Amino acid sequence: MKKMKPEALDHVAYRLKLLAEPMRLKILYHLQEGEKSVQELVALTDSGQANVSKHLSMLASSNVVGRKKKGLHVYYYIADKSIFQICDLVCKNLEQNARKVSDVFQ
Amino acid sequence: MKKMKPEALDHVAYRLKLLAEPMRLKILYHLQEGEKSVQELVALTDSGQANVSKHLSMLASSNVVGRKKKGLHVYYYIADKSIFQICDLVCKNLEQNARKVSDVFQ
DNA sequence: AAACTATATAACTACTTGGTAATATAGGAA
DNA sequence: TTCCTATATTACCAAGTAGTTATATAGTTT
Repeated sequence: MKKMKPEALDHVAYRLKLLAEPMRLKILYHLQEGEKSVQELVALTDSGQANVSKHLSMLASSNVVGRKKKGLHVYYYIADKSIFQICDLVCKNLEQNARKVSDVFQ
Repeated sequence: MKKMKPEALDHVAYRLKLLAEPMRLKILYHLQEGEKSVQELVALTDSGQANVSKHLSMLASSNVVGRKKKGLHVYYYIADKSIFQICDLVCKNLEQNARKVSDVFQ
């Protein structure tokens, strides 16, 4: 980040914003175990079909996921696996911070 | 992420949302070179004082930055350096993706 | 004390966005 | 063909939020 051009910050912010949404994270979480159709994701996330479709469209527009049409169904899959590195890193750091706090109380 | 509890996703999303804001990223970017007072950040980010204060409050609430009062001035500093790992990772991945696209055109 | 400066906060506006309902589109089945 | 199913899209609403203005608070200076 030190030698990063300030203009790049907007791109980083946009990518982060894409991931900074519980429902989208949930979708990506489920796509981790393999490609899934929209209706499968609707069932897994317990959300509405239109909502899931919209989130998938956003993720697809940024090439985070890809689409594959098979008959009536459309299957989505992870196209950019780097998002999991990001999530894991955030998760690891949050855990470390929380551990520091809990250690204060032994 | 594979063996992550789904409940953790909300926490991850919240942390990402905190970083997914151009102005906050800009503030963090400038804090990288050392602690800065609010007015210094106002000048560096070319934003209003109230706005900078609000963003700093948000970042401080999540212990991403810390506060240090010296007389009239309040100095903020990076309290959780892991945020730079996250930004660097996102940046690196975005760059790789862009390079793949540009390589298509030689 | 009064005047000044730095920061925080509250109230407000404008914009964005997640969710939903309704509709459109497209493909398969009868 | 008509009917049904899966997905995408549109329109809308409600909630959230970034930015600004005005005000409050706290510390400094005179």
